[in-house]
Parts: sequence; structure tokens; C-alpha cells
Amino acid sequence: MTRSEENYLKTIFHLGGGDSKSITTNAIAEQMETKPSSVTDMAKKLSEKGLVDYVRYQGVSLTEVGVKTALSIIRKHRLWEVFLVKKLDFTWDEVHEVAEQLEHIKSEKLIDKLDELLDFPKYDPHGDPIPTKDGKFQERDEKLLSEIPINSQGVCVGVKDSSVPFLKFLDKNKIALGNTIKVLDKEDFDNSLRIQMEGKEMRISHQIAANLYVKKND
Amino acid sequence: MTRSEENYLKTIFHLGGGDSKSITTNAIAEQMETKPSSVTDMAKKLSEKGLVDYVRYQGVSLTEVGVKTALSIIRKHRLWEVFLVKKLDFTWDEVHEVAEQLEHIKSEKLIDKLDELLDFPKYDPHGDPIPTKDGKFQERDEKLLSEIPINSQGVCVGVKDSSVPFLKFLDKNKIALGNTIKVLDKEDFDNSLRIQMEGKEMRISHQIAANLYVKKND
DNA sequence: ATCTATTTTTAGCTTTGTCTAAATTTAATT
DNA sequence: AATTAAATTTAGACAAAGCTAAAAATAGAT
Ligand SMILES: [Mn+2]
Ligand SMILES: [Mn+2]
Ligand SMILES: [Mn+2]
Ligand SMILES: [Mn+2]
Repeated sequence: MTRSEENYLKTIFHLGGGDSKSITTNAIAEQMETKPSSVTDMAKKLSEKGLVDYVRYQGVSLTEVGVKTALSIIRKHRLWEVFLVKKLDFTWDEVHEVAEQLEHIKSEKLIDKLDELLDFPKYDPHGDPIPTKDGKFQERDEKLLSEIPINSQGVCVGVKDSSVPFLKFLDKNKIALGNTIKVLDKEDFDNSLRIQMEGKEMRISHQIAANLYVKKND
Repeated sequence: MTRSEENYLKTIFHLGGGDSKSITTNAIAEQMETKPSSVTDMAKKLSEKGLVDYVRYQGVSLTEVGVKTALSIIRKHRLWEVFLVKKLDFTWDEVHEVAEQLEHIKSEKLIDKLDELLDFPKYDPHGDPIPTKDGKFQERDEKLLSEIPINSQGVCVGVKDSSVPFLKFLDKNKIALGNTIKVLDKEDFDNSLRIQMEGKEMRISHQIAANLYVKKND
């Protein structure tokens, strides 16, 4: 497996190609900031190798082996992110870029031992689940903050958008994973929310609320 | 800097090309298990980039920038080796291969923080010195065990040959860095040594003694 | 100084992964 | 059903890094 092949598999998985859904070459190209023609070439190669099902003009989806491979890369990516935050004091907006490199290191022992060092974490710094060694996801009953009813509350457990600007915005506003958030009120006009978090009241836009996952604790 | 360029610089450094000594393309090719013609191509490229001085038919040596770059890669390699042993319980014969991959990860913060996590180690698991951030080596007054006189003793501080078979041999015979070794006798016939180590007496061949560094403690 | 063996370079080919531009297929619209 | 727009693939090119085989330069030995 080359680094490029691994990145394609990961992208296809993230676009939903793990559920035998067909992902278009255009969608992959856009996500990877490359050209559709390059994606076509890689689709053929991955298909040759039995990692994707590819039908000309119809797009690709991951085979069982393809899913397994993608999950192992995602597992590595997220474990490294945890390592960077927990052991090397990186902030959650700094880890992704480095993890993009580290995820391609080939050593099964390395990743097993890293998992152990980190005490077998279930989620990465952005709240994304870490697949187990045998490719299982620990699902969690989580909802977008924008979708829970007024007066209900939950613990913030993840972000949907994990772009650097969004993460920095959250830091600036002291919104962190683990915080308990209660929805006090919704504004019909712009869908903004009045919330209570860690004792304080604040107002957040719909765009923010629609990118925060909470686990309702009722 | 590509991974390949980095590997060439590291190899040239290890062959002595840091002291403006000319290293032949053949020597580099042999070390890297590649062909001389490939080395020539890379020599031209690295020369273009100002990392080596290259004179056709005469070989290459590292420029100042080339040395600095090589040292930073060696620094990363050795710090990762320490990490693998100290934090992930790798044995000293397992680390090199993985470090060969990890040394190419690009993140200054990562390596600084790793250094800190490891408490700024001065030597790697094989006793090789770790260059500082600004490319300085901490020299150590060490000698090969085969070259110290009878009845003198020293602490084992490093290995010259760090091949897997040699390291495993040392493990099997309980010869470890940190052990104090005293030379009791030399056999003229085959240059083997009778030594005392950690209370026990044993005999070791010249080949072993010529690959162990000791720091004399008198 | 000449010849020869060795080293080194050059020339040309290969693979991987990318691109552009042209051709083709599919999908949408009349 | 025909036309058009959009998506997708093909064809051909390129850069990086490697290889083989042939040519050129160097070094060693007479
Ligand atoms: Mn990430
Ligand atoms: Mn990646
Ligand atoms: Mn090493
Ligand atoms: Mn390397």
C-alpha cells in the first residue's frame, strides 16, 4: 500500500463509500484537491487490487478489504492525534496535519503499544470514535446541539467541523468537550441559541450549534 | 525535501561526508543498496539545491546546509528510537526500522516536544549521541573494548555494529549498556578476551570486543 | 607512457502519481 | 426524441526516483 492509495481509501470512506454507496470521482477529487482524471486512474488501480468496486462512469465504493484498510488508517490517525494532545501538549487544532503524516507509518507493534500507552482511548481529541484493532466502531448516541429541544441539556462530546478556525473559535469562547450545555432558548429569526454552559449564559449562532455534538443526559 | 533526498544526506553524513571529505558514488550506492547511476542523478539534484558539493568523477561532500539537514534527520531518528524503547517498550533491535520511517515526519514542534517528553536524552538506545536542536554533538571519550589494556575497566556505553543479530547476541549474553566490564586477559592466538562483567567472568571473541564502546573509568 | 581494470556517468527505459486537453458517456431539458 | 450541459474517462505529457547497458573517465600496473 502506497501513501497515496491509503489517502484515497480514507477519503472514500469519509465520503460514505464504506456502505457500498457509490462515490463519484468528482466528489473524491474535490475532497482531495486533485483532478477527476487522477481519481479515475487510482480507481482503476484500487479496483485491480480488490480494494474498491469501480464501475466506469458510476463511481467507486469500498470492498470489505477496502473498508478494513481504511479503518486501520483512521485508527492510526486518531490514536496519533490523542498522543499528540495527551503526551505532547498539542492543541486540538494542531494535531490533524501531523497525524496526516503519522497515519502512514507502518508498524503494527507501534500502534498497539501506542494504544496501550494512551490507555486504549475510545475517542480522539475532536470526539471522533477510534476504531478498534479489528475495525469496530464504538457508536455513541449523540445529537447536534442544534437539534435538541429547548430545556434539554447534554455533554459536549464532539465537533462536526474540525477545521482550525472553528476549533480556535471554540477555544476562544471556552467551549470544550466535556462541558455540559443546556439549551435555554431558540431564536426563530436566525435559529441562534441561548445556552447555559458551566454556569454562564451565552448566545451562539446556528452555525456553531450545528457543528457541536452533544450526548443528552436524560 | 523529499524522503529520498533526506536519506541520501543521512547516508553521506554517515560515510564521513560531513568533514568535506569526498564520498564516492559507489560507496553511497552500496550503503543504500541502490545503483551508482541513481546516486549520480541524486548527486546532481542535491548539488543544484546547495546541499552537497559534487565534482564529476570525484564524489560528493556535504555543504554546511547539508550537514545541518543531515543532523536534524539523525536527531529525529535517534529521538524516536529513544521514544520507542522508553515509552513503548520496544527492544533495541526493533527500533531502527521504525525510526527509519518516523525520522521523515515533518513537524518541528513534534520533535521539540518529544525531546522534552523524553527528558532531553543525550544518547540513543545504541549509545549514539543525539545532536542538539542547533546541530551540536555531545562527544564522549569512548574506546572500543578491544583497545583498552588488560586490567583496565570501563562502562559499556555503545555499540559500533547495531545490526539486529549483534544486538540479539548481546541480549542473549546479558551484555547491556551500563554494565561495567573489566578486561582480565587477552588471548594472543585469536585476540579473544576474558572479561569480568557484573560479577561474572566470561570469554568474548575479538569481533564482539571490537564492536563495543566503553568509557574507561579511571 | 600505454594499456587495462575499475569507477563513474550518460542515455534511454520504467513505474507511480499527477496534470491538461480532447473525447465520451450520462443526465437534464426541451 | 433530440439537444445540451455536466460529469467522467482517455490520451498524452511530465516529474521523481529508480533501473540497465553502453560510453567515458580515472587509477593502477606494466
Ligand atoms: Mn484528524
Ligand atoms: Mn493521509
Ligand atoms: Mn537507528
Ligand atoms: Mn530513512
